Amino acid sequence: MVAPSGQGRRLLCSNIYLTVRFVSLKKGNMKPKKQQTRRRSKQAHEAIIAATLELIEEKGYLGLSIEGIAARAGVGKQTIYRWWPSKAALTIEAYSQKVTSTLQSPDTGSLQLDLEELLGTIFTRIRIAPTSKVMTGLIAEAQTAPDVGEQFYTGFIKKRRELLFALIQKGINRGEVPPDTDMEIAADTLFGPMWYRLLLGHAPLDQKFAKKLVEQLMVGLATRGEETL
Amino acid sequence: MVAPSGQGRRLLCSNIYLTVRFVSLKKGNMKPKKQQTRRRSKQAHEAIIAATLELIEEKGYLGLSIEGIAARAGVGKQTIYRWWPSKAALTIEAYSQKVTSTLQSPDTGSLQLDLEELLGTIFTRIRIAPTSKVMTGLIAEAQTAPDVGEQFYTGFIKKRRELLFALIQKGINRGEVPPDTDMEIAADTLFGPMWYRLLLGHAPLDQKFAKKLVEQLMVGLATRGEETL
Amino acid sequence: MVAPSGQGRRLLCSNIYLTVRFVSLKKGNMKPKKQQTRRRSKQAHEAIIAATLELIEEKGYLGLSIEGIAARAGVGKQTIYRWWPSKAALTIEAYSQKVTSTLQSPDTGSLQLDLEELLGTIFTRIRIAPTSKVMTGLIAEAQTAPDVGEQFYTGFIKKRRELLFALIQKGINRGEVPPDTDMEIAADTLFGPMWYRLLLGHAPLDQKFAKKLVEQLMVGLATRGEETL
Amino acid sequence: MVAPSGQGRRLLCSNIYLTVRFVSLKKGNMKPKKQQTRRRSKQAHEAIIAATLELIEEKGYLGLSIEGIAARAGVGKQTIYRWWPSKAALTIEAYSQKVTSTLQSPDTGSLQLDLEELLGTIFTRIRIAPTSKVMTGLIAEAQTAPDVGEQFYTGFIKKRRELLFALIQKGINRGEVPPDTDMEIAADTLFGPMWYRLLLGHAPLDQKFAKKLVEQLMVGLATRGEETL
DNA sequence: TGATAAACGAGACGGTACGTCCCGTCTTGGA
DNA sequence: TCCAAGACGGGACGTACCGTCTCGTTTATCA
Repeated sequence: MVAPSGQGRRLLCSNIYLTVRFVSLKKGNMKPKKQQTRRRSKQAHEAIIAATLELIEEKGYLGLSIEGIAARAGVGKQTIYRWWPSKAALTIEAYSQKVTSTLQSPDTGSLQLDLEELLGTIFTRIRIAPTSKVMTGLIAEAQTAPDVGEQFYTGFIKKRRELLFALIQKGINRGEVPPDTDMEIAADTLFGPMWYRLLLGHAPLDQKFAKKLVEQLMVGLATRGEETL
Repeated sequence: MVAPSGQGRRLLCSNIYLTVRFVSLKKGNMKPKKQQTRRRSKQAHEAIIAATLELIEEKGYLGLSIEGIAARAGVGKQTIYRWWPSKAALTIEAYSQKVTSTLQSPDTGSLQLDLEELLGTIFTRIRIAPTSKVMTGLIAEAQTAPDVGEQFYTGFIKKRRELLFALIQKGINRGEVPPDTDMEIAADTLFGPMWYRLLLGHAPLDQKFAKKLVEQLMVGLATRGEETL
Repeated sequence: MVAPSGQGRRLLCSNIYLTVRFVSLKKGNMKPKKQQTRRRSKQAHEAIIAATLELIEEKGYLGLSIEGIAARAGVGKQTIYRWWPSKAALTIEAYSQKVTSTLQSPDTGSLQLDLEELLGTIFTRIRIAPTSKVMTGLIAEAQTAPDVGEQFYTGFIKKRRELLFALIQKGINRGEVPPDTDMEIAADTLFGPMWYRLLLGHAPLDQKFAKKLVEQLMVGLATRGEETL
Repeated sequence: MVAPSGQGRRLLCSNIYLTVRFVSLKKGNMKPKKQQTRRRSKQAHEAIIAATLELIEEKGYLGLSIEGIAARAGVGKQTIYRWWPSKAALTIEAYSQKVTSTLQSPDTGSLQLDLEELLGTIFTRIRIAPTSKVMTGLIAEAQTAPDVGEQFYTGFIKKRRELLFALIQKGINRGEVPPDTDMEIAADTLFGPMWYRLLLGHAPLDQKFAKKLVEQLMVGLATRGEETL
């Protein structure tokens, strides 16, 4: 019978509790070992994330303020500043939790269909009301604060690109596209127009557009091999 | 002894200043005649535009403030608010004057080469230091203020797209691409990846990239015609 | 014939307007003359002073905060910071308006009685609830901020001392005390014990104490003359 | 069956800690019987007092903060709050240790000379840089927190007054002043002006001033007796 | 002499207020 | 009528401390 968690093992012997803690015996044991102190409060953390999402929904990313989040979460401002350097970083965490996690890799057996499905899903998700504004707000801030850019890239962009790379790799394995396909450019070709339309709003992010982009890419990739001859 | 400044003549007569203003004597003189009043000051206008450009250069678009512009230009804040609805509008005017005006249409005789030259030139210009940040700042604000979006589109985006359309049209006329080519999608395919790289900075906006994009587009367009058969 | 200020006189002489402005001729006349701009708002000023007095009454000097005053007065914080460097300065203005203005010089014909009356009145006023705490609060801040000290001295202390000096001078004129009386020390001898009791609260500020202090001072002054012999 | 947290026995078995906790079985089992445990740390106490004195020297009483003291002393904030109710109490302890202890009673054989020496010594000590500010800071806080007032009075004021009383008593015994001399008022007359000048800084706390005050007091006391006749 | 509970260092927490920066509007007097 | 100057009510910034509250880790009694 083993008790879980933190403190060691707890064994119930009739009416006596034994808390057994194994102390490591290694030589390097005696090092100064920075003292353990009070840990980050999970409650506060969650309340802050929740308040952030709520307020973005209500007022948009631009209307977001640390002060407002603190008030809504019932938290001191310092508690926010302690853990996040900026409202951008906070937003990224709040959103990456919410948005990207559930994105799945399609598997139709055909690269073209896979790509269409992936792009279609992403289009559908990203054009939902507050999301698009959050994205553009973050992008704008990323221009000024380089760390925001990095976090945004790793939090949102990278995952999508890697999903894409995996699909293309499968296509290469199946012989649908040449093995020396430049995946980076492929990604830019598919996602670039998406952001472009999202940001400028001059044309819709619909399934038709997704299909067109994929089609054009596929032709480009296929032909590229021949041209090299 | 003549007092300097302003309008009319100032004469010092012992201890009395007389400001004498000669009123034009022409025929229509005395009638009610809606009074002509002071017009927009060209000086102020120019000082404001200049200060805006300077401050963007110094502090970036995000660090820009109406208050700062007014102070730098030696102008009252009201004078700015009188003529521009927002710092975005002001920035757009300041930049469109500076950036787009000089963009020229290439004419090599070949659509592919034309496109490569056009895209290359645009890449070169847009990646210069403050410009890219201005663009992304404006894009971000455009998400919140719809009028900014419109002005940005007509001020910066539209011209480039129209230049592109003209080139493609020439290509169609020459028979290089099918006559039913979807130019909108072509534009999104070329400019989208540019903005994408510009905003995220994950890869450079170089000539090689321009060439690749054009190549892919050309293949796509060419093949599309065949497919329809 | 005096012209009303501002615009000067305008005379229509057939078709010529003459704007005649009378200018004073004193030597320093030609200086650049800083442009007139929007003046301090009397309303805001008064609201701030009133709010300060209210809040001191409610929460004491220590409980006073710029933020609170601004909120109560319905005024931006900046408006306060624009005109007063600290809550001490603000308090001094608010109180000096309220407290010192009405203090009158007694005139009984006898220095001893005059002094008793003056000191008695001051005692009565200063021991009223919030006043004493305001005074001590200001004194404490004066130790850190030298300008507060100066303002406090000129706003509160000086006037009382000067009243005292005037009374003593009349006593000298009447021959009640020697003409070379050291008034500074006399003032310290009367007011010092007052502040001491006020601040420490170990004994009351009553009429009996006032009488004692005056009595002792009078004897000291009288005898001093003789001793010198 | 849940074990109550917190108590139990800890046994070190080679490299294993066993915390064995007996769960009470009988009703009136382990009577309350407060166990003696770890006492106040002398080290921490001293470090805190030292840090307090240092920081007062550096930043003045107003610039003092519990947080700062804790950091400087290398001590947790709680350790300070455990032993002192406020920074005032802490300061009083720190200073009373440093200041008052060494004050000695003069004994010249003459009351007047004794008083001059006592007052002169006190003047010299109290006008040293941070001390005066500490005193006024404490006085100010005393107005708000009554316990601070008491502590301040017993810690600083009382001792000096008692020294004075003892000297006067000796003077009475020697017949230098009448036996019904009001010592309280005498103390207020000597120390009041001192605090007054200290707090307002309008005149120096020098030996001349001490001499004057004593002189005046002596005359006042002497004459008072006669007047009563 | 060994366990144990209070004291300890560290510092996170919900708060209050600070003094600053700008916002967009309003007011003044000069041109 | 426009302009510069800048005061105004307001909102948010990021910082400094407040006094309370966990965390494990000592360490001084007393069983």
